[in-house]
Amino acid sequence: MTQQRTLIGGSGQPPAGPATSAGHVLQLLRSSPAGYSRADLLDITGMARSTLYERLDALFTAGLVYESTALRSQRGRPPRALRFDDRGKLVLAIEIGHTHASIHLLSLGRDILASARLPIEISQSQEGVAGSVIEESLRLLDGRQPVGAGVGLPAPVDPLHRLGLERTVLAHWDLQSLQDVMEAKLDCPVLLENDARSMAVGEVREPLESLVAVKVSTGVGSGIIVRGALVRGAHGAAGDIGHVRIPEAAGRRCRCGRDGCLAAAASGRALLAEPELTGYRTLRQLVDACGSDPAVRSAVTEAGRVLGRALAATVGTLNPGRIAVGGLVGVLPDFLRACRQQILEDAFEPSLVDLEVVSADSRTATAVGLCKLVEESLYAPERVEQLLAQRAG
Amino acid sequence: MTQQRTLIGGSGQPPAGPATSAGHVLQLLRSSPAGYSRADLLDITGMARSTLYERLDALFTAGLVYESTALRSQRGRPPRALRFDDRGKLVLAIEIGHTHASIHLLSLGRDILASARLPIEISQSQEGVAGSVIEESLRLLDGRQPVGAGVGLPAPVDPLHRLGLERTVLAHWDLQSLQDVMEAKLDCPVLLENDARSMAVGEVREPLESLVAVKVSTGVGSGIIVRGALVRGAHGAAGDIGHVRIPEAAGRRCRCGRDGCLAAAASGRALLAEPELTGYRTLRQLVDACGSDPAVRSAVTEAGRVLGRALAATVGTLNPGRIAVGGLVGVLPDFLRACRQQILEDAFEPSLVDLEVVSADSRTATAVGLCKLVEESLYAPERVEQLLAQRAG
DNA sequence: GTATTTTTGTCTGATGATCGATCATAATTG
DNA sequence: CAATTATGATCGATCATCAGACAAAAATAC
Repeated sequence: MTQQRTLIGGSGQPPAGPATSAGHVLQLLRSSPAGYSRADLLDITGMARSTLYERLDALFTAGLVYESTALRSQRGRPPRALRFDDRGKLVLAIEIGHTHASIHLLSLGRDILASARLPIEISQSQEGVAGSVIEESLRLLDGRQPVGAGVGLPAPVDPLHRLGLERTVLAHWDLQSLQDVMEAKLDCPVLLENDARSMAVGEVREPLESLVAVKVSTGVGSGIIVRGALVRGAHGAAGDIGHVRIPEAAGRRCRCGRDGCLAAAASGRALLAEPELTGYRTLRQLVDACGSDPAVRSAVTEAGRVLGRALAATVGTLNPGRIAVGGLVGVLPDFLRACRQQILEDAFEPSLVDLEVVSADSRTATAVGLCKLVEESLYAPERVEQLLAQRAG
Repeated sequence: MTQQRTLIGGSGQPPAGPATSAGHVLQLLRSSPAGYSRADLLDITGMARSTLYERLDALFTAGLVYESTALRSQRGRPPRALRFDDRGKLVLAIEIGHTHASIHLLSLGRDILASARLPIEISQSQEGVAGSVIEESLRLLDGRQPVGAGVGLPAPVDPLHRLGLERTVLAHWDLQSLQDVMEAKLDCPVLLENDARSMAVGEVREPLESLVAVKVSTGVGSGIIVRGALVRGAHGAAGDIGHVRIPEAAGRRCRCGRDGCLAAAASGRALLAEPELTGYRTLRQLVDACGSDPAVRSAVTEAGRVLGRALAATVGTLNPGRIAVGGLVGVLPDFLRACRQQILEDAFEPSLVDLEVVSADSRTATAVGLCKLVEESLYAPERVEQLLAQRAG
């Protein structure tokens, strides 16, 4: 009767199971950049030698795994590292901002191979923006074919593309057609995701960690990771904190048409609209002047405080282990410092235990996140299983 | 090359797999109160007849499944329903509030068989409170033995009991010892969880839904469900919105010792502290007077508005499909109405799509949630598998 | 009543994945 | 050289699962 006492509440998901399929072996290899030797895999998975070798055969012939250089060893025959074959596999990460689009060509290993940046105007037609982004992407690719592409957008992205975007920056864009066009022109699967959410994925370091990533550039957005999984919300609008109402923004008009949004007080757009800072035409100029112009510095600090106050509520609500602040404005040391300080001041102690408030790896986090999302989608165990089954059949 | 285009971002968890084990069969049966016939199970799982029957044999002999009355049928031999054997299995759900403890004795089918309510003072010693709660529980049990017990506490609960409770209502309680004592005295596994989180679990209707449940009685707390899974946070403090700083509470002292907490403006404690409402000694009295005393009504409405303003931020952040408001104060129609209205006014449109703001099934939700948590923990597939393996070996 | 239909009960052998072990070979350290 | 460790290529044994076959049970339709 009194056999097993441990009751740690469920309401979670089961821990994967035996994990003995080829897809799972690949997942293991993908998780370690250094790779594993065959002996390692036997140890870790506990599979029989013959079984493992069968899996590896399939993965080898499918070109998903390769044998890299030998590993170190104390004595005896040196083990040979098996690695996920990401060689030559390219991913396109396209980050669409309000005034610029960044395009990165990455290896699946997340190395950035080439980059481009082009001015756009998000309020213009979808066709125009998509056209120039695709054109530039093809130039970067220079004839090479990517395995997939990820697009980060500064608006809520419903995985099923059913969410209306009326009040957002992408009013009257149609995400389904955007995806279709890009898939056709780039000739590879395309994944659309919110930019801040992509950044959050890029910031994840440990498999089950919980973190919130905030991106402050022209607008404000966030991405939420709970136990390693991206939170998208009932309609893909999770993390859209830019339009949370805050008292500091009372009376300030937001570009969404309402009053009092966070983005109306703590965003690049808000900074540019400050009466004392009318001299700055672009956000880049303003940001660059943060070290030299005290007015900028003070405005940035105040914006950081405002964001911190809002994030304190998020901390209380979600109790993340880390908050990563990124974006053109977000990475400014003055901004981050003020933000961190305000969070520590406003949030309740239990939720502050071990909380880190750090700068996001801003220039690359979004691209890396998109790359991860594409990889996860392309090489998820079930999908690998399907792929191998197709080859076999 | 252009085989499979669909890329809907991952960063989630794999969909369970083949689900052919005895544990999974039981999970299926648990999910349907009416049960399934053997033919149903063959259809649903796609297992071979012999395999399924083997699983069922094991489950029968372990007393986990029983054959209930025959089901309807159009023609032919009527199928016999197989059901999870929850008959006679009792769960104790103990809800510890600030001034009262509610104890419910439930069947695993979530029927409430007996209830008790006793006054306690949470600020008193853990031993005293635990003692009287245990005493009353044993009286309710009347010699019967429960399969498990769940305890809902008005403070953050770290699954590993490592979180300090210094600033909370349970300052100087020690959850590990509480769990140990209760397991010993009640002679069954005991699970501790935050009360609002338990309520949230009780409010879940569909497997993958996302919802936020808010409990407003003496204090304020919330529970967050994302895609069917409870969010506990990095240290078990998720959902603790009572101490989020809000402008409306500026200058108001919270019982946590700080200024400006949500709980200092929109909670039962805050209402009782209102200068105009000093005539009410207990929250119950105040709540009962909401229909008759305009002063109470206006204060309650204002509190609802304040909570709504705070919840609008939560809605923007998490984009839940539903918000359930419960607790002694939360269920007041005036409160809920004001809260809903304020959410609709403050939150951004994309996050409001299809959002429901409803009253929680307050009297039972927490108990039902605790019951669910205990059941999920006791009869999770892996645990069932272990149990059967033990019996066999 | 009889025919039909559907579910259930109890077999059976076929299949195939996985295991566990053996034996041989390779490549390094000391 | 010996010792050690990793790898390669087998083999049959085992076991879980599948895919049926066949019969009995229990209802409805005629």
